[in-house]
Amino acid sequence: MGLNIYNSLSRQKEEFVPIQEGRVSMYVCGPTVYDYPHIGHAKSYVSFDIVVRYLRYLGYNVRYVQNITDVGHLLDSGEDRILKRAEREKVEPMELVEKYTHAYFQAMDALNVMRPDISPHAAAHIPEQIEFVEKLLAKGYAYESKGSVYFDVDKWPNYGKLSGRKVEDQQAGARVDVLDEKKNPADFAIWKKAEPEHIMQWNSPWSRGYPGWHLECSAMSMKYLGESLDIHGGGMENQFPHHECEIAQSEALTGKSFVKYWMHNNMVMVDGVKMSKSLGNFTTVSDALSKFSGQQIRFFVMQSHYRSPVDFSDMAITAAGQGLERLVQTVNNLTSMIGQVVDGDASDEIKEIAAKYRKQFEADMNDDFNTPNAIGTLFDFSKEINKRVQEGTLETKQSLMVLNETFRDLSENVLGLSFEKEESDVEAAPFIDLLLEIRRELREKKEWQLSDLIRDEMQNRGVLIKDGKEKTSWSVKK
RNA sequence: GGCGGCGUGGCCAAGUGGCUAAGGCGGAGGUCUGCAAAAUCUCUAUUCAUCGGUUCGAAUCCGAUCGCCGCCUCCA
Repeated sequence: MGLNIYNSLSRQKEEFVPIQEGRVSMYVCGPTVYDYPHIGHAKSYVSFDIVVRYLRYLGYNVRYVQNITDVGHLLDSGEDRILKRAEREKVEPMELVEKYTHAYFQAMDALNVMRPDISPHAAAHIPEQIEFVEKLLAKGYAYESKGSVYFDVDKWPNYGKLSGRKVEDQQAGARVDVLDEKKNPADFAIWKKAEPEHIMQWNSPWSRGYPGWHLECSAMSMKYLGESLDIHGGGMENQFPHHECEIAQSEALTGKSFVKYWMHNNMVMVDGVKMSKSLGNFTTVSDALSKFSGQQIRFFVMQSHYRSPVDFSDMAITAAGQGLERLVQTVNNLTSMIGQVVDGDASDEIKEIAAKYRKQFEADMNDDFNTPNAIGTLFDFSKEINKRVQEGTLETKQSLMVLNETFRDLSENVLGLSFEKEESDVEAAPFIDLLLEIRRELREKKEWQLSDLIRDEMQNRGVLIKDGKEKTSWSVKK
């Protein structure tokens, strides 16, 4: 069975067949960089990171584009998010953008999220967006009104196909005041005339102004990925209106299908309600990183499915971290044994075991990136390995290496976990070995008090001591 | 008002018609150990919000009820 992806457009799982064989074009809505990223962003971008990693694991040549929104994203009040925040922090808008773009990438790096191949900024693509508006006007799908340009929803009968909504069912002005310059309240801005106090503005044929928020994703995805893309991802809350508007303006422009597979990830909840900037109930990634490792947060996110909401709490992350430790231990167990066994071919039985778990893992992932199941498979695999390590039935170096490579390929390359030791740990290794040698002599003399003191103090410093039958080994606890 | 989703053990979480309802955390006990830790083994849901229905067979499909959540032009 090949890869199946749940397509929001058809509301069912579909077999994944890229437009062009062997290649995948993928676009994910990136953050509006006006504040620090929070755990909600972590879930979203970790989820899509896994999509990219798995597609690459399957051998696809993936081009992954994720935008940085630095203009045009308005608040209910009509103010630009970036401008408002810049005013508050008393910095230039672009200074603010720079600061939070850095913070975003820093957080994503800590979570081991791969950088997109292209991270285009909306403000750096104003000419492309103006051209987009011009073409829509020429085709009659948009109209100018008082210096702004709106997409004419009435001209586009498919409007609502993604979100399953009908324009007439919506409560106009439910949240935002209706502008009388629009023909239909559902029409959305693709170019906005700037108020004088709005600093971020550009010349256009209609007014000095700025592009509508929905436009950037269409313009930039087309520029870098072509008129039709394989996968477009984003948060569920963006399905309507953002993605609906993207489809409308893009397909109106090209007359072609814009996106083959729409993927939407669910929200992070706190005590049953959505974690969001506006509710103020968010934990930033850097706050979380002061208590937990990036890997632990990542593991927590992957333990639920990307289309399910997940409730965030310290307890839940701690529990996830405990589970993760078992996988880390498994790799430690394997690597510490490699030096102790003889050279020789891997047994067929071991090769079969490795192949069996790899196959199961792939089956899990093929089912719409079911990471909770894939992790379950890793735990089963881990148990099987630990059992054999303990029984001492892994007799050759190559047997160990087959298991080690398979286990690490799946957990590191696909799930993005990392079992590499920190550089500082490697530097400390000779000293740790020295301490253990001293402790060994103390234990031989049965000086338990002193040997236990060494063990406890090392543990307090994050080094875990394990006394085996033959020898003592250690690992770093994160 | 419209559209969509969810409710599975003490906690988290897979499973969407058919072997004994994955897995993790937590808990109990055993093995190993000088004692620990780690690992490992065993146990920890006759039952899937409730009530009906369809079916040889339902956590899974249908209907109703209760509870919760998201979106309806701000948010990943």
